[in-house]
Amino acid sequence: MLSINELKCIIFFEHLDERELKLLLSISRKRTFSQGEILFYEKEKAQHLTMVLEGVVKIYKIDPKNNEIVLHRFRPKSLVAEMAVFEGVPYPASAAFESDGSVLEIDFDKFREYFFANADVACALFKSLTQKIKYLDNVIALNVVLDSTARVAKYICENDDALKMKNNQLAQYLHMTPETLSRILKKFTKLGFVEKEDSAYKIINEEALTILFE
Amino acid sequence: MLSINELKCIIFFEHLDERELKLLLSISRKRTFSQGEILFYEKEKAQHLTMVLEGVVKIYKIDPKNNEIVLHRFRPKSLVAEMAVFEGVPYPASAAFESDGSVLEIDFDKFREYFFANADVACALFKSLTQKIKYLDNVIALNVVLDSTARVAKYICENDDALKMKNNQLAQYLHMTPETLSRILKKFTKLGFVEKEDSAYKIINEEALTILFE
DNA sequence: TATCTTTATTGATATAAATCAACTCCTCTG
DNA sequence: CAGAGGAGTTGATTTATATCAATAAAGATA
Repeated sequence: MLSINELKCIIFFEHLDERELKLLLSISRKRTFSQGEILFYEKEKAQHLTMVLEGVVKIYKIDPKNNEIVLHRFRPKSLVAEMAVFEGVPYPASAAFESDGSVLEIDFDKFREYFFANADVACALFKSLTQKIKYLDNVIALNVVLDSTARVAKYICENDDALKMKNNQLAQYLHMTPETLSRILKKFTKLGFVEKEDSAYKIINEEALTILFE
Repeated sequence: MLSINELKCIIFFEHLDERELKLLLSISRKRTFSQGEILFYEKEKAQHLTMVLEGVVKIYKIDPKNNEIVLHRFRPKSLVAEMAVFEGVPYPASAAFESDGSVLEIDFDKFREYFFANADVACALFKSLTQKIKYLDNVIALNVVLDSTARVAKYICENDDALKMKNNQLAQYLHMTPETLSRILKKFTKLGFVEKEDSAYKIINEEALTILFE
């Protein structure tokens, strides 16, 4: 069971008073998940307002060749798929836990009734929605606009942890095959943009890489 | 100059009273554009909350080969790129008028100050933001997830006007070359999914087409 | 340390779609 | 009605990336 004190630490609810937190708790329920478990499937009806409390949730679509296209990974204290709940439409993508974790499921109709008039809550919801627009825009900027080479360049420049991942995993994040990624990194090495240092690549010419995707 | 009566017809503002409409008018300004004119460029700083009043505005990105990738076309009474204004980030895409038209530019800081507490306005903003998430999701579903054949199938099933357009234009909408589109339509004809009837294609087996993208 | 297993690299080939080029068919204009 | 120009079609070629297959390197296990 979730305590009021835990709720209080969540930025979404930081402005709620004791009474409101109790109310919120009464319309919510915590559910735990193991790694790999599905939170919801694409096209399912959206049931509750859902917030990740612990663990990492990946949001993904499946293409006709059965490739997973990951749109985003959510970390704790994020609302997930509130769009589908607000609009009463089916989930546009699936969600699965990449680690053990838990979510808070909030009864949306009651939440709307009790909390929508609260300006702070409204503001937090705006923030959450605009954040999601940014994530989706980023998916488009990466996957629709750029080719594989530019995609790698952009991703390794903008994500410090990219080159710390296993090649395999990075390839999946970038929506390309490990072979393609390997070839592109080899090309970047030849061009002197990156360097291999005890089995991990390192950027040594960020400006050059930047030119590739801008 | 825009009149209060015109403002009143806009769904966003339908719940505002006379005094509020006057206030809104005092922090806004109407600007007219000719076909082809740019409303804003990608990476420009977002200045005002912008609403299309007349005409069609296309939102697009340019890929490295100089292809235009149109993310959405906005018709009158829609807010454009409010995410960028809310977040104070540069526009994530460019916007241009596809016809003559006009926009209402609203001073965002004042708008926030005066109108954010209004529940009806907040609700309309939610609606507008979730709408945008849907548009972007659709771009991803079409362009990242599906290949050309499935893309054509989906688009002609879901957009009645698709087959009324010039082939050339449809190809641009679908982000592929006219040659590719022509070949795909020929394939659909051979399969008996569509038919050419005095120089325009017509769907005759929608179920079969649906299978291609689901 | 030797061996097993997973991950990464490399090369060869296949595939989807773009590009280039030629041709056909409308449609409009004078 | 002729013919000019644009739009659509078709074929040949190129390009980017996936796929398949073989090998190499790295890490794990005994």
